[in-house]
Amino acid sequence: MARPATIADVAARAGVSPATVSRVMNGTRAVDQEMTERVRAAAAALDYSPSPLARSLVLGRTNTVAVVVPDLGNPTFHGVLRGLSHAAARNGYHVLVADSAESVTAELALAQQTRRRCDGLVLVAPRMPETDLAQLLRTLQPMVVVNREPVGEHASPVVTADYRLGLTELLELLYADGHRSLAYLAGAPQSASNTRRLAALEEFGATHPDLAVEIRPCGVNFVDGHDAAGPLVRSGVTGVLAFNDLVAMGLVSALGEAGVAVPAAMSVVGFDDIPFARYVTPPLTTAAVPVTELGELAWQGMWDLLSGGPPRRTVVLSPQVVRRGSTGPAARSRPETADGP
Amino acid sequence: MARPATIADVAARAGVSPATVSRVMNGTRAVDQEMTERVRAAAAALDYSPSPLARSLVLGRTNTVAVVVPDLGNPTFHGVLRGLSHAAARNGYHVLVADSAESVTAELALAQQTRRRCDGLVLVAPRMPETDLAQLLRTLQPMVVVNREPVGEHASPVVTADYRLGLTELLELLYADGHRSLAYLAGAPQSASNTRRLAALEEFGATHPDLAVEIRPCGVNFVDGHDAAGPLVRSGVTGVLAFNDLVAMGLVSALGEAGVAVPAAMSVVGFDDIPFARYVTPPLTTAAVPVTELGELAWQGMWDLLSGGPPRRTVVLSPQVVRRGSTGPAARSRPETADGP
DNA sequence: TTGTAAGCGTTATCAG
DNA sequence: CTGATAACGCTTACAA
Repeated sequence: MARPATIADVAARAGVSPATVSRVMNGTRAVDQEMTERVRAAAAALDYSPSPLARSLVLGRTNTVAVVVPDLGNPTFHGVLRGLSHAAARNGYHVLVADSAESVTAELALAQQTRRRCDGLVLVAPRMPETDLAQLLRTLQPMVVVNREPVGEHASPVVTADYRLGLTELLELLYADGHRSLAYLAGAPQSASNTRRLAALEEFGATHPDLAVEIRPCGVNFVDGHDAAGPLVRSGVTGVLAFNDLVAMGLVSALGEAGVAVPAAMSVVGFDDIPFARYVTPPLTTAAVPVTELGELAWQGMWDLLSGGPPRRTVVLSPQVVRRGSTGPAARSRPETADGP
Repeated sequence: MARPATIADVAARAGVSPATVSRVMNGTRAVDQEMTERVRAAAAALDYSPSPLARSLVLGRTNTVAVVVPDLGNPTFHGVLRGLSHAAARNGYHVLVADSAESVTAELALAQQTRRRCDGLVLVAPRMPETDLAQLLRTLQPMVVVNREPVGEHASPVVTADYRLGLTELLELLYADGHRSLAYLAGAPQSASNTRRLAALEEFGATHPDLAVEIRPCGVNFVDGHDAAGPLVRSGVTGVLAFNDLVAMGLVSALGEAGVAVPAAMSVVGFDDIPFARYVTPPLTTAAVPVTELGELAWQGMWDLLSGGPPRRTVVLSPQVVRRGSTGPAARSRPETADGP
């Protein structure tokens, strides 16, 4: 309630100059033993601690980084935030978090605003237009980009998972199980990771002419997957690659309601390996994205920058395919014949 | 990269005093039309925006609140953070998030540190010792406490869910289904919400002499629930109240592996209604804690305080019992006889 | 070793 | 309506 003690208060009580107090608090320079103790005592008595604000202003350093994510509700960003927050704390840094609430238009301004209160910015913005991103990259350094690779030259470390590789390995898994007719449930078209997945699809298709993969616009949430079930069953595919685990779980759930057995009649794979993927029924086959590690590496990149460290580098983490119960050998007959004679 | 423009730069370019620039930027006072435009032009040309740091120092206000949570990985705190972050943003406030990584010892220092960079503190610390909490309440105002009710006098709004009521209603649900022999899987003994649940147990037991509830130390995670299955089956109870959904899901999973049918042989209820509770098999009967709303209300309380507003108040949200597939009528025979003749 | 004073970038007071 | 000037609380030359 009472106004916090200032350096002047401590100085007065200890009978020394503010400069001396500062030197004692920071161990900047040697200070006479007896004076040091007087200052310590005074500081303790007044419950003094230096104002981070004032320090930041004069030092030009806040010991805080901004993290901008599209949606705090998404387990992926959530994991990144956690990894980052822990790693930053280990270096004495604080985290200012901003949630753009999926609003692509507000994201630019939000990033700029947030950045000004901090020493750096970690940006997770899978759907931000490339030109906006380029602008931020030019003006908001030091900056680290997570989960997308900006085009063109820039000075920022990039930390991302290899979505293309992940999807390729899922395709291989399904292909090896005999699936030759698949569907891909696409996420947001502009999203970076969706683009990478599509690239994987194209490449894999080119080298496997006997495989048919139809691409269906879908979404990123449970309900999107749920709603996709009907058309999918009618389409006669034997396996589905969902954009992410949420979509996959929605789909599996809807298939269950429709009496389509997973994986007997239809195989389903997700992406991300969110914490609950292993607990649904059947447990989800998916490509695990190491989100916590992503966050830790993002901090690592930021820390390098802040310490005026080594040249930028790009870190690409490989998703780990984990085979669980939602996939199996391709069904002999088409799913819609399940209720046939 | 270049040093950001300062108010002095803008003033020089526009041929006015810094004070005038400040007035234009803040609309604090009427400024001559022509001057205003000159300032605007200069500011735009130099890409100037006022330093939040300097403003904070002179205004004594950072437009930032600190949120301390025990674990960003927990869906509950996660939801609170999301609700809070959105609500704060609507009032132009930023959120500094600190994760104490479950370390009860570090929590006190963390809260103090974090608080100093902000205008207020939202504390989610279910296991912090009461004396520490009291100290923070005394020294770190304005402050809002989430999900526990501090003892004694204090000036802080409290926002919490009624864990006692929630568990009582779950008990009623099971009792109405004929269960007379139950087990409660306890969470962290020191935790505030665990204490409230125990109170519910005691009260309900007093008014229902024909009901037996055994209390078993357990934990708060999936594995804890999983590990609890064995002893539980042998104990012969017909229903289990898990500390939370995670524990319940672990238990259900282990019961499935052990061939104990849920809910036919054993009913299980969770607590919280985390996003995936409805998607597991069988879907979990649980008491839904409105976490997002908790976060929003926490901000509301903080905002009141920051605006020098009305007297403190305590908000208690009622969990909503949602009946799903993991509960049913009490089994006639004891579970361990499931494999009997 | 210690103190004095300037300055970090802004806003608010107070004359003009 | 505008411009000096003094804070805000701290660190850091520079001087003693």
